[in-house]
Amino acid sequence: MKLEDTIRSAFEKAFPGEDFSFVRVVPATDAKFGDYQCNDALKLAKKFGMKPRDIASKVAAALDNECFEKVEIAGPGFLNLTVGEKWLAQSVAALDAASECGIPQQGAGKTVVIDYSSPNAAKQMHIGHIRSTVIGGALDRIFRALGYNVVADNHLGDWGTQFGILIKGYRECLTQEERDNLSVANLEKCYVLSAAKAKEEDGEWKDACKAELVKLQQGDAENLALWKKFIDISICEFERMYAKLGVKFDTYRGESYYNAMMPGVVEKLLKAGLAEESEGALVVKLEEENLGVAIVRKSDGGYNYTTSDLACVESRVADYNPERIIYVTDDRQKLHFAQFFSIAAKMGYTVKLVHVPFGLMSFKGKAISTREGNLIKLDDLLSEAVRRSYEIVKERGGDEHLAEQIGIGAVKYTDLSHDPATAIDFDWDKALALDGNSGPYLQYAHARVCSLLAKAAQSPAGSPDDSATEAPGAFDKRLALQLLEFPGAVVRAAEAYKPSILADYLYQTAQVYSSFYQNTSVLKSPEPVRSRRLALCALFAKILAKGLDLLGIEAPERI
RNA sequence: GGGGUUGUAGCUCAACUGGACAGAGCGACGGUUUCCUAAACCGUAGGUUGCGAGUUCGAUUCUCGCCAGCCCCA
Repeated sequence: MKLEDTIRSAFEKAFPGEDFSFVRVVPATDAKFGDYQCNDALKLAKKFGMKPRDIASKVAAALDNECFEKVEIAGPGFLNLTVGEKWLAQSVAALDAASECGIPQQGAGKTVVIDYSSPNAAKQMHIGHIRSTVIGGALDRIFRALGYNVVADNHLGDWGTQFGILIKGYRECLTQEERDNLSVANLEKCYVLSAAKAKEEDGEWKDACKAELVKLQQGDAENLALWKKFIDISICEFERMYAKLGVKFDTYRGESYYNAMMPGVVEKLLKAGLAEESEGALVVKLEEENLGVAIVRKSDGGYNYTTSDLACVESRVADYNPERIIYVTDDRQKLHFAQFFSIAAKMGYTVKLVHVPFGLMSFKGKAISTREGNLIKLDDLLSEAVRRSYEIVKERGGDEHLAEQIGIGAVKYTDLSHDPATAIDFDWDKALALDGNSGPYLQYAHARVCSLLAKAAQSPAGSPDDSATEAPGAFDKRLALQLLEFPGAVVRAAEAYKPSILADYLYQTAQVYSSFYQNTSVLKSPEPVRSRRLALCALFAKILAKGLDLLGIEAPERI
């Protein structure tokens, strides 16, 4: 029986007829208090008109003591719980036997669309794209592990004025050879050249770009083919990055995918009486909710993000009927999402819409932009990460592949270990840290336990020793308790949309294991201690590998 | 001007959503390899949680007011 259920039923027995679903059992804040604690007797004092300590003792008296070795009431009314050896052994065995490392399949039968990464086509990805890609990728894996049917959708920036500039630039600023071997780098180059010319005084170039754009929008076959070519090349290049980062999308539905739906959306808004005319534009007023005014059609007839995002919801609901849609974007777009979520709700969409905003990445305190000249390409970052880790790996006889696993794991972990809301100022040394709270620390712990398990398989156990049947030591118990928290950490990470919660759990767990490893001997212990410890080690290895997998970080068996 | 967000050790961040003495990493200082991988482990130092009120048994967390930074909107 789960600990929380045990406590809840004790509450129910002590105070029949009340709802105790809010009651929580959490790990003790300090080992000296026991293993777990429940603080909820304190919350009931006012409601029941009783002293919190009296409530706690009533609950303690009603407690089915099978799980516990000790139950104490401390301080103002904390219920301190120390679990028994038998309960712990059974719980560890149950976790070991559970599928998916005990992660509850609470998403079974539900679909969730996760919209992440979403770079602009015809531009190279840079370090600013890491966050959405890596955080979104981790949420993707976490929700899948919880049993959800996940649709990972890459909402590419694949439409807009830049394509007029690009088409003109492609025709006039590139050599034939560059056109034949078109790459995103070439596209970027011709965009820069063309955009610069568009700023010239006479405006001739600018007009030409605009003409190309209009032709594209009207479906001109030649321009459409070029546009398609640009998109294909971009996706191909992005996928090269995604492969390195261990991210995979189910669909690439960019902005262009929703073009045809826009007039229909506006019509719906008008019909529903949500939109109104204002200075030639069509707007939805949300001032009552303190969300200002959202423009759904500009005075020149063009649409903007609010409209295309509404079209996107319509499309996703029709195609997938998702329980929720999660958007992973930077936090500058908070107002936009609040506006469009509000409008969607008013239009009658019941799908849960969630914005997961993350802090923008800066470099030396400045926003990342071409203008600042601090734009570090994602490809370069990853190469540098691999290069740096190879320097260290090769001394231990590791190869290029291992260097890749470690270097890229380090970059991803640095990002994932921070709360998404935190703005990160990019720093080479921090992003590529290989010690302390880092990806390699976790990988190292994993490699060590794997090596230990491999050795255990080769070396037979020693003879049983009667003197070794004493209770597990403090390190064993600490590790066991820590491992039991894994499913809960995954659930919490999903509920808060913060992979950092899982990252933090894994780091703590690796710390507990490292301490255990250092302070106890496993292989040389007499039976049955040896077997018991090996089982703990095996479970640790399994959980750490699973947890790293959910973060999209590889767990090599040797380092 | 309006709104949002952040402020925690020298630095970078946690703190399971209101719980016990605010914890880690880096950096500093000191210790541990005839022993399962030292990318590790153990210890010491380091704090008025931006400031000031309030709510209550209890506040880093909730409310209000200032201060500072960043972002968004007209």
